[in-house]
Amino acid sequence: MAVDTLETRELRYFVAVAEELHFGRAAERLGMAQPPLSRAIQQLERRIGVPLLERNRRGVCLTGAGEVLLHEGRAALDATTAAARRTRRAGGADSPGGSRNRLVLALKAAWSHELLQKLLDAYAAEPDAAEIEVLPCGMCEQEGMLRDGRADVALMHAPFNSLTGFDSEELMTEGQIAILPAGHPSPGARPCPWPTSATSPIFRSPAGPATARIDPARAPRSTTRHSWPS
Amino acid sequence: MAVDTLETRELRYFVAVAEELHFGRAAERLGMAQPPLSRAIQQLERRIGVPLLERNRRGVCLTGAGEVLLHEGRAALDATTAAARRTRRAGGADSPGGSRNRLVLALKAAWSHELLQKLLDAYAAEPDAAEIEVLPCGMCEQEGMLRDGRADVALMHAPFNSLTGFDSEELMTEGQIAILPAGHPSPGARPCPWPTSATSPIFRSPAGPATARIDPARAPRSTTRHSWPS
DNA sequence: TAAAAATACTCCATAGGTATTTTAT
DNA sequence: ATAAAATACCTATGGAGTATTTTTA
Repeated sequence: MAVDTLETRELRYFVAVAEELHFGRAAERLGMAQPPLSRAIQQLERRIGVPLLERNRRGVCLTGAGEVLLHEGRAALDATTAAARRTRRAGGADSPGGSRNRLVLALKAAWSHELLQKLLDAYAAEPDAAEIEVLPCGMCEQEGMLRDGRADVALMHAPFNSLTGFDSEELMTEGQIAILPAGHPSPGARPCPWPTSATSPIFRSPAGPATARIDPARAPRSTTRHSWPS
Repeated sequence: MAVDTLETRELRYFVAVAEELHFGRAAERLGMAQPPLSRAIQQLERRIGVPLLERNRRGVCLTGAGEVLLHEGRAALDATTAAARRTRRAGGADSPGGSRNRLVLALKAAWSHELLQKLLDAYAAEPDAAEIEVLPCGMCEQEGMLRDGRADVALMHAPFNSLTGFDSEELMTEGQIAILPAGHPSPGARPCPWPTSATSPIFRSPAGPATARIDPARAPRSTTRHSWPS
């Protein structure tokens, strides 16, 4: 096999070992025996031509190249499972009515209900609107869900979430609220310069623009025509 | 195998068929016989549970799900080969002196030499600068090179190139030059409003900000410490 | 010496090849 | 009638299991 080709299986194996830093535990996690895993990693190292792991007394640690493969391999695995999931969705698999064009919107549970309703209504009015499935999730799960294809779109808060690798559109800019202890030196109800003092305990409630992120690989599909379910 | 897992081999096969729209030619391109390719695609369709191709009299055409898999599959294949290439580079494979941290800069041949020199000098002065290999290429090849790992960084012109999926940094904003036919009604040497007229033939020479694109998956590595080769 | 990875060997699942049949125009 | 894909059948590569040995802290 060519030196710049990796099988999904090899990536899965390597990522497991790189995360566990232990062949035995990684094999257990993968539901296989340790020897074939050791062999697979050796073959991988031989084929791509660089050492990925340093074997020590207790366990294993990553080389520089190993760290690169851990990062890039995770991204590649995500892209691969995203391909499978989005293909199944586009084919209407695991969908109630077998509906063909369905977009999954990853939404953190606390999202404003009125705002969501307005957004969905506005979107539904578009001529080529797809069916939207709202998938509630924790606010730190959205990025992973977009990357591995569990979701297609998300409503997020910049600059708290990393937008790297996504198409995004700014929907709105929310005001910031400062919650101060009673008796704080700042003037009570009036707008105040930000921050008032570096030593004051300050909470920032949802701030920054709310942002819709659309997976770039998915984006072209939105040009196809679909109708909102009646 | 799980329904949301794809093997690299399956993706390669499907993309070949989807591009050729002909099993025989796809098989030839893949260096294999037609029957095993037909079988592999059938197995793929059965496992993910949706039809990808419609078989006609002369050749084949894609279903909606097939189009999704073509797009997403290409991205996944690119990510996979990028993982292999960047890992090899990080390990010092196919490198003259076996140098460990080398970044490949995809550069279109016509890039200004002085500007490049300044950029490289400035970068080399940074404490954790990597070795830069300049890889000349056509201006339409840069995106693909970043996506499949042949390159790590590129100098591009926004808004002509799509930045989707990359980290980018704006380096500079270049002025625009209008080249007009002699005797054009516009005032000769003075700045003029843009555009002067919708009917005038106008060429825009390199315009918009010059932009450095860094592959997000690669970006974390730049925090490791390296020295410029003396 | 004890825990972990590597080696030796065996087996079988499956990827791939050849020959042939079916299908649709 | 013909071009293209599907089917039938066979082979063999290599992925995975068990038992064992080597390594090193």
